[in-house]
Amino acid sequence: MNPTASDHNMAFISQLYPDVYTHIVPQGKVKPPKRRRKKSKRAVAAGDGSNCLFKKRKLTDEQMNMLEMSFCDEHKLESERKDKLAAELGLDPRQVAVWFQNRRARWKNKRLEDEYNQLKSSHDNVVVDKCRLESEVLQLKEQLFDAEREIQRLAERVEGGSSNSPVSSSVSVEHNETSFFGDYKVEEDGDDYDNMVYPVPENSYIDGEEWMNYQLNVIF
DNA sequence: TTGTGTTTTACGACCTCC
DNA sequence: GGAGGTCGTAAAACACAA
Repeated sequence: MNPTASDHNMAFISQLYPDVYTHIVPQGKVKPPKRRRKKSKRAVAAGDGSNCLFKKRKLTDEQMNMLEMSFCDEHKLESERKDKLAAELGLDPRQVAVWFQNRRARWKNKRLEDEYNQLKSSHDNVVVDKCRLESEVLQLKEQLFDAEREIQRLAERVEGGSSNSPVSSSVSVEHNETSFFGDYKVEEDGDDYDNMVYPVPENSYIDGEEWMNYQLNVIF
């Protein structure tokens, strides 16, 4: 086995920070890895991999805090800052770089999650709005239907009272016909009420109640 | 204690920029 | 071509229920 300069540095660091790195004393029998992967350059440099000098170890709270503070300042890591941080924390510059890479990845995931939640909540609001508007439309259709029925009832009463009165001729409702509804044919089940509306003049906006009144005015 | 899911550390492959 | 980025993933470390 031929340790690299980096490995010597790591060995030195592991003496200074024994709780950061675990020095693996070469053993006759080493627990096999759970999953196979290509040998890393470090493992290759260290020999056959089974004698790899260092075991992955969590960073200390202090190191983590310093790295977090540094990450808050700037998400990117210039080599000067990397070396400085590594020296301050007693870490390999490569470790600092990797930590920043992973931290950026976590930050990105968090940001995506936040964006997703924001979009989801605004989507939910739109769905609620849609339901509200749909129920308002239903209510208005019901009102319109009732009004039409009332009109028809009145018209029939007028016609029945005096067959030659001017009122009846102006309304011009005949039994057995649906001409009262203009060109719109209404089936018995009322399905065609969906289409039984009079167009509102172009470029004019009216709310539900105004629209209702407008429809009644057109009918009369 | 152990099985299992999650988080953290580390790396290889690939890409971009200077 | 090298430095440093992202992305995907292996594997160690850790948390926790059963």
